[in-house]
This record gives sequence, C-alpha cells and structure tokens, in this order.
Amino acid sequence: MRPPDFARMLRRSGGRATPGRLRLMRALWKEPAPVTAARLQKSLGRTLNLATLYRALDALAGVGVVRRVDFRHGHAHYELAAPARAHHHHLACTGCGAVEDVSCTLRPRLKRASAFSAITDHAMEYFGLCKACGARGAERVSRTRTEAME
Amino acid sequence: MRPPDFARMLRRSGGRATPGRLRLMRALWKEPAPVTAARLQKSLGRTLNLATLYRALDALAGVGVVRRVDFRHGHAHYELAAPARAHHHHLACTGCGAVEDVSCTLRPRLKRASAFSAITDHAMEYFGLCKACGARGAERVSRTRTEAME
DNA sequence: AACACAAATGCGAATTATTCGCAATAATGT
DNA sequence: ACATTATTGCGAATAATTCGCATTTGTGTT
Repeated sequence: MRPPDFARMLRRSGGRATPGRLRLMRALWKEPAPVTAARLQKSLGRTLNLATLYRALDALAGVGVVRRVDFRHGHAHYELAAPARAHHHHLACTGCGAVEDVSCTLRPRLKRASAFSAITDHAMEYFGLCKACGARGAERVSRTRTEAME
Repeated sequence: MRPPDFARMLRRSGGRATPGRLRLMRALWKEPAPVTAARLQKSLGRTLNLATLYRALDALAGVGVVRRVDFRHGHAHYELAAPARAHHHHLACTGCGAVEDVSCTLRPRLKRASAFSAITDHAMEYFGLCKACGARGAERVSRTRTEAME
C-alpha cells in the first residue's frame, strides 16, 4: 500500500498543502502506533516548530484527517485517521506502554441518544497487560513510569 | 440509592479512609458527570489541596475505584467507577461540552489479543452534537472554546 | 489507651504539555 | 504576477499535573 495523496487530502479539507504538513502526514503515515507531538517532531528531524506542529495536528484532527488518542499517559497521542488509515482502536499495556491495533468489529449501535442530534466520532481504548508484562507480574505501574517508557 | 460505604471501599483497596478521601468520594458520588480535578476541589470548598487531590485521584484510579475520562478537552475528568457506579460510557457534545451517560450495552469481545495477556479495562467515548448545538449549526467549536464552557 | 509506621497531606516550587501573540512567509485562486 | 489568507517560527504565557519534604494522622498492634 502506497501512501495516499496527502496534498489532495489537505486541500480538499480546506487547508493548504504546505511542505510542513505534507512531511507531517508522511511521518504519521509511517508510524506504527499513535505518537506524541514531541516524538513526531523528533521524527521530523526537529524541523517544524512544536507550536506549528500542534496547530497542524489540531487543524487536521478538526477535519478528521488525524485522530487524537488518549492512553491516560498525561499527554495526547496522534495518528492518521480514515480514509488514510482504516478505522480501528487500541490495546494499550499499562505496564510498558506497548500499543497494539484492534480492528473495530463492534458497531456502536446506541439507541437514539436522547439529547444528541448526531454522533460524529468515537474513541475506544482497551487497557491491559501485554504478555511480557503479564508474565513478569507487572500488576501496576505508575503513570509516570509508563510515560518515561515511551 | 444511598451512598456506598466509601470508608470500607477505601480500606479494602489498601488505602486509608481519611476524611479528605471520604469527602472526595462523597463529592464524586454527587456529580452527575465526570469532573475536572479543579472543579472537584471547588466543590469541596477548596479545602483539600490540589496536589493531594490529584494524588488521591491517581491512587483511587489505580485500584479501580475512580475512572479517568478523556473528552479531548486538554485535561482529565474523573468519575466514580464500579462498584459504586454502574459501568457506562459517555456521549460528549463537541459544541458545548454537554455530557450524557450511555449504558454499556456492547460486550467488547475481542478475539484473543495476540500480544496481550489480559484486558483489565476499557474506555469509550462518543463525540457528537447535542440537539441544541446541532440545531444552531455548531459544526466545529475550537477545543479552547469548549474548555472555557465547562 | 498508648505506640509505631506507613500512608496521606499541605505547601511551594518545578515540570510538562499545550497555546498565544505577532510579525514574516508562502500557498492558492484569479 | 497579485492579492488574499492560511501557515509558520519564535518566544513568552498558560494550564495541568507532579515533586520534594517536613508534618500529621489513620491503622493494626501491644
């Protein structure tokens, strides 16, 4: 699978296909799991200012190109969303921070939400222990510890 | 439904039933929706130091008494978890920040997660527009704006 | 009822993540 | 080539959350 036409995606979503955002999307495309803004910046060779990066991520998330994920680590993680990337969810190890994708098999079929007119998105993350951590009996690891590990 | 025996819950989870934590849990018990640490502190009359509050929330979340929820607002929200409160999820309005509970009808039945030995928890939030925001055409509200509203 | 000890608290300072203001640049449609 | 407007970089500002440390206080035990 070759990378989608990011330039077109950006323009169609009302934005501009700036070199910065294109590099950002290509970098995200290569990431195997959701990344923090800081790591993303590093993977871009520290070009692209962090504030700019956050603004881009926010804008992209706003039009649904990027997805913001929460692993309860105290900071956000980002990943490409559909259509560049198939809809899916995550399994996050509370021991070491390992993350694994889970295909989204369940169709969240809520009964008509009383006070809502539309459901536009949903987030779902599973938490548990990967085999390694489960084996070593890593019952509970402090959040701080977990963060340090990524 | 009368409030559970928080003192006992605390002790059983390996902690102490200090007046502070008891007040904290009673306050959480009364909240109709997940709250931020700051608001919780305010609802406690600003007694209970904020650092202490965070430590308590973290500890309680660690033993599963409290649940940390992410509405993509840039800060965490907390609520009581089972058994004090039935398992459920949320519907969050991206326009005004309104939150509504959703009973958890779906049984997340993942096929044995390859690299995981145990799934201990999961989080699921739905995002959309409440009727009010949907009507007034509040397509997109900046995250900052949303935060200010809570 | 008095103890011993670890857990919990308060305070203030430190970190971290994320956002802002503003002037300078650059992508797009015409 | 131009005008318009989004985007960028920078440095400073916020906001949320955590830390260090001395002090207090539950709890299980004598």
